[in-house]
Amino acid sequence: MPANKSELSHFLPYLLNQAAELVSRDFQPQYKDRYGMLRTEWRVLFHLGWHGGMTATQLCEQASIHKTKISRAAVALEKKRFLSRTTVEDDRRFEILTLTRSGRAAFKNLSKVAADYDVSIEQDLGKHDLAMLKAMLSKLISKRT
Amino acid sequence: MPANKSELSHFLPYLLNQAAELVSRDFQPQYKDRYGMLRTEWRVLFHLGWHGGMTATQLCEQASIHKTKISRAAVALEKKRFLSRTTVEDDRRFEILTLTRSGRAAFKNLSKVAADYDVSIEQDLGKHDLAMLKAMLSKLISKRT
DNA sequence: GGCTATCAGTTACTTTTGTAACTAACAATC
DNA sequence: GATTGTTAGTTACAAAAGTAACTGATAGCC
Repeated sequence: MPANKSELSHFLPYLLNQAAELVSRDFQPQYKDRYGMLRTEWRVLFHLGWHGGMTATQLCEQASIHKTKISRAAVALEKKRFLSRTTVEDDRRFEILTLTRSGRAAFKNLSKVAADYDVSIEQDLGKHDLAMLKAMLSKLISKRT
Repeated sequence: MPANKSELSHFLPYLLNQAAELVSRDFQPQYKDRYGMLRTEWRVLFHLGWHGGMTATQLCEQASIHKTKISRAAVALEKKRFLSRTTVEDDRRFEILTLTRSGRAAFKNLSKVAADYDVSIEQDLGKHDLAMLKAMLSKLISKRT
């Protein structure tokens, strides 16, 4: 057993993993029960909701999601009529993925739910600490992407 | 598209997911290439390394890992001779999982690697912000576990 | 003691993910 | 304008994770 048993001695990959798993499990029912979505589908929906239409490759890079996962999530979201594809005429290899009207509605709806979830976390951490945590995570993501 | 496009507007489950995936991908080679471990195996090894021997159920609760994942990770770590089981004689349903000598060696080794990884993150975030991030994650985990 | 309920842990089966090979479209070189 | 190389995205196959049913052990109750 290590000398310093404090939680603070834990390493980042370990802490991040555990926190993400914990929060994911809490949050999962929100998109799963309401829309039958998987985790990747929800992430794709959110990314497109925030940043607007883009190709699968752009999504892949920006959101750090593997391209096969995106490919499958796109098919699933298309089936749910949340997403549509437009082939770029100049280079027909590219397809722009865009949220449909109902996709945007689902995004809006889930954003509200996510905001509520954040509020529940705020109850545990306090406003300041949650803001801090989010800022640090954003910084980490932007540095490592 | 939302009014506030700043990264800071993102929700916690989303940020946490992306950050965890990013860091996991970076860190994976360390345990995979050296010891042929999976993510869950590494997490179990670390948890036992820090907190000492315990039953699968305790591990399950403390580390937020599903019991079937723990069951399978225990088998794998046992095969690698990193872990041994002792049935509790008073109640033979319980098995204490303990790291072996070589399990502790692997833990020590990987701790060093994890610490180095944390240093590389420190380069991106700065000492203060990394410490802050870890503190917030620890707090979140302890509140929600 | 025998019956039922509960708990620890594993296993069978299904779903999801990861890897690597593939198709289709374009670009570049000759 | 054919050939080779590269890029976007999909698909086939293999590995991992989730779910639910199971085994074996204990506890409680009659």
